[in-house]
Amino acid sequence: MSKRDETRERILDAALALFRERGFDGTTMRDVADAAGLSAGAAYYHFASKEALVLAYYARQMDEHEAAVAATSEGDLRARLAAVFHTKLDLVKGDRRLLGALLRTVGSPESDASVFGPATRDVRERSVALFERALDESPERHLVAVAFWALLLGVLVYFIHDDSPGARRTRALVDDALDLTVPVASMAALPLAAPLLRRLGDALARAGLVTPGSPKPPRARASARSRGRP
Amino acid sequence: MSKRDETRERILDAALALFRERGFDGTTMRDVADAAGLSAGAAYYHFASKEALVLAYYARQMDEHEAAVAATSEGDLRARLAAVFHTKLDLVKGDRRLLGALLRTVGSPESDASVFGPATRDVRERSVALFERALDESPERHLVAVAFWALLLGVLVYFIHDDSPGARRTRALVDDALDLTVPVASMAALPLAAPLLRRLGDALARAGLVTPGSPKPPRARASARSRGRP
DNA sequence: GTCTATAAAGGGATAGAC
DNA sequence: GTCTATCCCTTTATAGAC
Repeated sequence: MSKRDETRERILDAALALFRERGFDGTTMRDVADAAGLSAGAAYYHFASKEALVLAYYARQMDEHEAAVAATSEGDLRARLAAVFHTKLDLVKGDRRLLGALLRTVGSPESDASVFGPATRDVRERSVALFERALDESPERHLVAVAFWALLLGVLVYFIHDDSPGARRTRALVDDALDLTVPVASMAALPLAAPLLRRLGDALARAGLVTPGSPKPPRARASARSRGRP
Repeated sequence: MSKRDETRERILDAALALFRERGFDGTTMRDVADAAGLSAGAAYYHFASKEALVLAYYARQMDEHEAAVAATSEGDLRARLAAVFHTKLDLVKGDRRLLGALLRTVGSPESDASVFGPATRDVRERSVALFERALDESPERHLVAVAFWALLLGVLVYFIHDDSPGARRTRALVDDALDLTVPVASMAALPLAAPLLRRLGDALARAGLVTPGSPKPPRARASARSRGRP
């Protein structure tokens, strides 16, 4: 590992520890720099802004989420989807305020420190891919995966505001949501659903929310993609 | 109108004009105060924070949205729902960056300057009520209204990131979404849907996202309400 | 009680030296 | 790559005027 990466990690580790301890707003860049053993200016050399630290957290989370899901025993569709949701909640358990800081970046589309910005497209696609894998051979995999990914986003927003002990409410919400949606997702196989799905797919493709016209997307990420809407 | 309110309006008007012109971050409280003809400290006497100005914009928007919807000719269900969506988009047309600033507050649950916080519950309920009115005598009005309200939130997030001329994409998204959802909402009348709706209602009530067990809510707002989750 | 001006603290971000 | 010094901003504290 290069010295550059070592320093970056040291700063990020220090930052996340402090964010968890005192919250995002309660932590200054000077605090972070001190804890990492360098000056504020040096920290800014490695991270363009305080929010960039949160985006780095986001990317690191993705690595850990993939690992956690991979370590999961397979089970049926419902179990596989539940695993994606609950491993994510396990990972963010103590990070409500950190997630809140991440969510703020949604409101700054033009900044490159945005969760929905081009800089983090890869992370978003990896998240959708986790659901695609859980959906396995389901019809309209990609479409349904995007829907579940959107559901995960909603769940995380709920989680940020959830102060019940152990985020019990959020856990219950996930289970309820799966009870209601997994049967619907399974019905996507019925021939009756085909025209509706096609219309839904067309609409989402028009909106740029889904990569258009790929009924069975290949393993490789980011093939032909024309538009940059998140 | 008291002098207090006059000053508040003067500050808010100046702030919104500047936010629209230079963006939220590009505008300082000194700029706002100068434009309103007073000092920065004085502006803080009236608005606790810069974000409080955006929340005031939020509340004002709600007034205008109600008026705009009321001025709409009735039409069928689909037309009435479309009116709620499109009048909102008309209102926020030039305010993408302002909306972005508003969205940021979602990430700070503990602050009272949060769109999902207790301070703005009234505004949220009025927004849901607009949909309830459009749904008129539909079964499970409240439940379906909350769903459409959530859809509106999603549309607004999309709008913030939509740089197509005249937000054409967002308009198209709304129409597509209505084409797909209105028939589903109508099916709520079928007896077949009853058990599913009951389960959905229970789940949302458990999550505190819906006021539990009121099949035909009265005209008046905010009756018995036990839990404060947004 | 309502409002305003002034001053200063404290933090994010940058410039330029080393 | 890292540091120091510095700018500009939000926000708070204070002191008083209408």
